[in-house]
Amino acid sequence: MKASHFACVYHDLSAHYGPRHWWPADSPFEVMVGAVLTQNTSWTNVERALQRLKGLGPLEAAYVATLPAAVLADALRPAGYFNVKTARLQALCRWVVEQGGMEALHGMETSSLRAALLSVHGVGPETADDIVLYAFGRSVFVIDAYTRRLFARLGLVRGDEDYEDLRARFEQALPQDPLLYNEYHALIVEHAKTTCRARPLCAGCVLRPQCAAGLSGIPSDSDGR
DNA sequence: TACCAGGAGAAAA
DNA sequence: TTTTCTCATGGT
Repeated sequence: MKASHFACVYHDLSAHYGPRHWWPADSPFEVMVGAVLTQNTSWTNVERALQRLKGLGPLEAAYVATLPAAVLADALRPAGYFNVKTARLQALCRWVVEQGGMEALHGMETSSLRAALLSVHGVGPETADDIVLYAFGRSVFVIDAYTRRLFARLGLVRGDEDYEDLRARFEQALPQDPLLYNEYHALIVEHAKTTCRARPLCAGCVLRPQCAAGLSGIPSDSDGR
């Protein structure tokens, strides 16, 4: 796979949707909470849970860590899997407190931060990378179901690759730029959410012959299901 | 009514 | 080591 494929898809998505300014959160800690709550869940349900959680008190790790499980679970109910997510969010909050708070985490080197996050109960590769990229602004590319689906339909990946393998392929093909990774992933998510199909690939794109053969642009997220 | 959605951990094979 | 199961709400 050529690096130009990745750049081309990015430019086309960017030209079509414009800047996304992601992730929707008021603080790095809110990004962390959202990353856990959005596991296998649509964002609209996560927003409801976040509002209920904010209604309980300050959205800070030290505070959320003190909430009784039953209270936390009730707040998280709209996001689904509320018992599972209660345990995961509690584990994450306690870990943040143990590390010395968000300021201490900001001082950690990227690979150490990522490895530490992965050691927290309920934080897998995608959740860790959401946090590392969107809460801490580090250049780590997030591989989610949307990314696999879109790039598999473009024929650029199989889609069933190991998470770390796929992440390495994106990071090797793109400049190490957290703002680019932020925008790119946000654009992929936006593309997945929209029903618009008018997405011609840019002039000179190496994918154009493939597009002419049937793709006629970046495939809709709902294509092929 | 049935199916699906931005995952992760535990249990089973 | 790999595969399967479980967790749960809300939208279509």
